[in-house]
Amino acid sequence: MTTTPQTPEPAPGGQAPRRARRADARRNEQALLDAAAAVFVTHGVDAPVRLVAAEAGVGMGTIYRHFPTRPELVVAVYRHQVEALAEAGPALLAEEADPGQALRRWAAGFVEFLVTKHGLAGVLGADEGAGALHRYFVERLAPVCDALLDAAVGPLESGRVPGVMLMRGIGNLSIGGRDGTGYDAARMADLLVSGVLARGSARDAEPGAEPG
Amino acid sequence: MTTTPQTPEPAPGGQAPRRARRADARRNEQALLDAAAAVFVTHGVDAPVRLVAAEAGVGMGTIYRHFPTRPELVVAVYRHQVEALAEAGPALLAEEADPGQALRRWAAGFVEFLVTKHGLAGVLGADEGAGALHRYFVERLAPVCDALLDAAVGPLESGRVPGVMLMRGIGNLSIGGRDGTGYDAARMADLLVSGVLARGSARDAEPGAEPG
DNA sequence: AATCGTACGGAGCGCTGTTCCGCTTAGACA
DNA sequence: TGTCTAAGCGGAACAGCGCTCCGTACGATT
Repeated sequence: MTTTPQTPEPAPGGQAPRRARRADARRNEQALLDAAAAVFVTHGVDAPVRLVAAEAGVGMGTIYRHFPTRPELVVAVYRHQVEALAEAGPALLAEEADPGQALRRWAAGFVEFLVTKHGLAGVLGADEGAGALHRYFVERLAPVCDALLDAAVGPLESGRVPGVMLMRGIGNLSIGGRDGTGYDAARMADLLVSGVLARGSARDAEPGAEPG
Repeated sequence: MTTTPQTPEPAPGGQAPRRARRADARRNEQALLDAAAAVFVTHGVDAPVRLVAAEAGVGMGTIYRHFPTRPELVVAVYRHQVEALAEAGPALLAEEADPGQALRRWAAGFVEFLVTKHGLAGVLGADEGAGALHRYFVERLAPVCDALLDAAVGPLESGRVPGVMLMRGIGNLSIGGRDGTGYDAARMADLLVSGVLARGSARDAEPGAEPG
């Protein structure tokens, strides 16, 4: 469970690879990712940064140079799982006759991912300030979700809900999906998708007014 | 905006009202409630406790004797609004021909309440540990929600979603409902209700399997 | 007026994420 | 192989959080 793939090495960003990174730097980054993955499993995604540093056997300075902010560490740890989710979208669309069913299954996978990583959903739903994580999830997954929605309920122009918004909704629904209470995030997400499927394109909206 | 109704005075809990509370105690509790209401408006529900204490002109000890934990203060501040929501349930059921529409409107009111009190939704969705708030919301509102669901999609026995769960779902959907992003909590909640209405009783479930 | 215990104030504790800076050492070059 | 430099490291320190503790003040009762 300790191996965390991560992009192999290069991709130096801009254009001129100034100089190769030092060996210990690369070693520490990997140690950090492994440690974080392990700690997140036992203590949840909200585990203190210090704990991850200790587990990896490095100092605070080191962890913050490699991952300038907590969410960025989280993103790095789960990057390959997000990738799998992104690739699952087109795949489901191809293998499933009913695109609505494809969307259903993709949503279920998204929930499963968020819910098993205890606390991840909360991080996703956090306000824009969190930055990196939110942005990465959205940029990588939103187009996939939009494609599924296009196939299932029609183009964005017809008034259907945007993919980002559905993702955010599912993310929110997944918060606390596996605490003792009987709350079933997967079921709620599926009901939300049902709603989207049922009145996907803009028709009779009339959301109602507040009572009190 | 400074008046916070709250139960007038008595309701001493158990059975024997040992002794009347001291005048300054009652005065401070009210000051605290007013201060909290004001601070929550300007700084959101996540405002530091110290800020509320300062605004009320009392010390930390005082605030924590009256409201042993942060969520309990929040509950007290919004208690009358919760009450209004509870009373709105039966009222909507009576005035609306279609019970589904009644449920829709009640849900809209719930979202409106959670979203305008910035950060309240997050507190509601917090894990069981939060205690008081979660419990109060559930105990007071869940029966109302269940009644609406009974009328709209049938009895619990037929396999429909429990009221508590729908409330929790709506609560989660309301998180971050009014930050800059285009996320529309009210719309998502309405879609969720649509899903509940559409496949309310247990029929073809098959939520789908995870892709990755 | 004297008493007594309820209620008060706020310093302080333990926890968090994050920053800062002096020291270490990998690795290029001679 | 020795030297030198800057990339990289460790961890003390900071600010901000919820919450506790305890000596002190004062409202109510006699």
